[in-house]
Amino acid sequence: MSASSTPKGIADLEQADAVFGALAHPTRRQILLSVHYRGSCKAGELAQRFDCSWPTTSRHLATLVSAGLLKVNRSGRERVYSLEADVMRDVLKQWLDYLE
Amino acid sequence: MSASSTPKGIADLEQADAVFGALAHPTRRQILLSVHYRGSCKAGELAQRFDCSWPTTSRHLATLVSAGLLKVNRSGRERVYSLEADVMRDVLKQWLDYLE
DNA sequence: TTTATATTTAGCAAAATTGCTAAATAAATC
DNA sequence: GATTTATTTAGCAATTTTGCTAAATATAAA
Repeated sequence: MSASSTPKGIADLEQADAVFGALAHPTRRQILLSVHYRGSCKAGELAQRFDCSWPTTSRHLATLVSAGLLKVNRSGRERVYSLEADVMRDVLKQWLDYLE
Repeated sequence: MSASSTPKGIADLEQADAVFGALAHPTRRQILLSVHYRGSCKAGELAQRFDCSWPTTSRHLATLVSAGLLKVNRSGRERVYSLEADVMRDVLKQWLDYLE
């Protein structure tokens, strides 16, 4: 609202951009389903489950977090990822609403 | 179902891939909204509305058609694009269902 | 049948994405 | 404190995507 903050319309566009960009990769969609199905997942569990290298999975995770689709909690040396379902729901529902 | 056709599960994955891939670009999302808002659009109307070159817009249109999100009808030398809302609705709704 | 119009296709350069290995970080264990 | 374990970050090559201009195609108009 203030002069220095991003206006809401722009913020929405940027969020849509981040979310749809994140959803564009099949491995990232699989990660989301995997995390959702289990409630939460450690990075290592995910890295094992997918056939790309651990660093590659790690970057997919970072993309998903940065899009607001996953959140991460550190627990000792492990990182536990869980779904931010609301963000995805909001963006997809808004898009569906456009089509009504 | 037959040995030579693509099994349904795989077809769904490929459709999700095409649709989410198509939705990943902001210009393509704008095109979809533009077409939806007007009911249908000639290629030239769209090419004028966006700030990229006509051939670039044309390729975005081809991507959207190939993902099943737009359909095209030729009318003389013009091509008229309109929305295939069902495909998008199906894919997005299925994705939302996964999150319930 | 020549010319103008609407649109796509070809072909290429620039940018972004993906995926890898190797190195770094940071917490746990010995 | 040294070492192992969990994970990310760095850096680079391969691939894909995007966007451009120029050329091709196909219909309409003159």
